Amino acid sequence: MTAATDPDEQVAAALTALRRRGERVTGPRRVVVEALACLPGHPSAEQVVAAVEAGDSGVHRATVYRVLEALTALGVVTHVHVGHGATAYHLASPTHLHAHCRSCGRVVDLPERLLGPVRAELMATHGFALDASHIALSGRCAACNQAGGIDD
Amino acid sequence: MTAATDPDEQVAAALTALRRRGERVTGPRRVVVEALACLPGHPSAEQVVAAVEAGDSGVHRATVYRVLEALTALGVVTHVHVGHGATAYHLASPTHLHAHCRSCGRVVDLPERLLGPVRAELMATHGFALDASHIALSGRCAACNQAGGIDD
DNA sequence: TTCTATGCAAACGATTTGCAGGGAG
DNA sequence: CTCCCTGCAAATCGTTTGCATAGAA
Repeated sequence: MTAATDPDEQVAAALTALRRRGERVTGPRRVVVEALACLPGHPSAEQVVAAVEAGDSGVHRATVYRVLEALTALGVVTHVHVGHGATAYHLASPTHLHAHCRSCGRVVDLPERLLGPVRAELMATHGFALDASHIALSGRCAACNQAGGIDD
Repeated sequence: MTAATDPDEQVAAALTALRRRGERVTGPRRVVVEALACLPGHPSAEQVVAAVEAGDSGVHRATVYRVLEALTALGVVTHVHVGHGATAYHLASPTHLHAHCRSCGRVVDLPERLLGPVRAELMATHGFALDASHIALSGRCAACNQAGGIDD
């Protein structure tokens, strides 16, 4: 369910998008994009840092944060706020929603249309423009729901 | 829209709930509960700290955090995760949803039923138990939507 | 060459923790 | 009287910033 494209393709697309906007394609940026393409699911900044430091590219912590910020501003990267947890990043892809299990911490992707009616109603009743993909819904996934336990 | 009850009543109810559960009602706890009852909207821990320090009760920062945590565990206090911003606290009241304007930062309350259908669908399709009130939906309120500007 | 991005280290804000004393029940 | 709660100070966590330099275009 995580974007059907393969990693290399995603990286190429992201870098191309960068160039098209007249942005510099540097080593660190490439490294971060590759990390995002390869890491499963929705990694936190810290996880990206870890992945980057694993490959001995010499890219610094602070740079990872700056790159994530820059790429987000450029629309190449998207981030989701995950309740109690750290912000999650991923390469921009067809918009989708996120749900976060407060027990196991996993983030699952959901089709955007799920909140379509809610967006419409919010706009009609409050003039509130909902950005549904920017935050993750909270709850417990099927597995954890059954297993019991508590968190968050 | 913030619970129709008056502050004193809310405080009394909260403290009673504490006692009923065999929990201690201490000075600091009272102070924090009063702050929550009086502060408008959905204050952050930091705002509660500020309010508490304003009244010269001598209650310490760390204590405010610990009290908020304890009362949350007891169900007397509820917190909402607000995207980019700090966690927001309020005295437990009939469940409702929250939406956060990423431009002006205001948190608005919404009726719980808004996400009823979504909860049902999530449960049916993914077995995911949605806790709709635990995170704030993100977007831009009517005013900011019109005024322009960007954030988050 | 020009100007932005990077590395490094230090600053930072928010939240948490260890410890010993104080107050609630 | 017994424990839990609290104050204090210091530690921790995640993230950001100032500055001089390296590197992309």
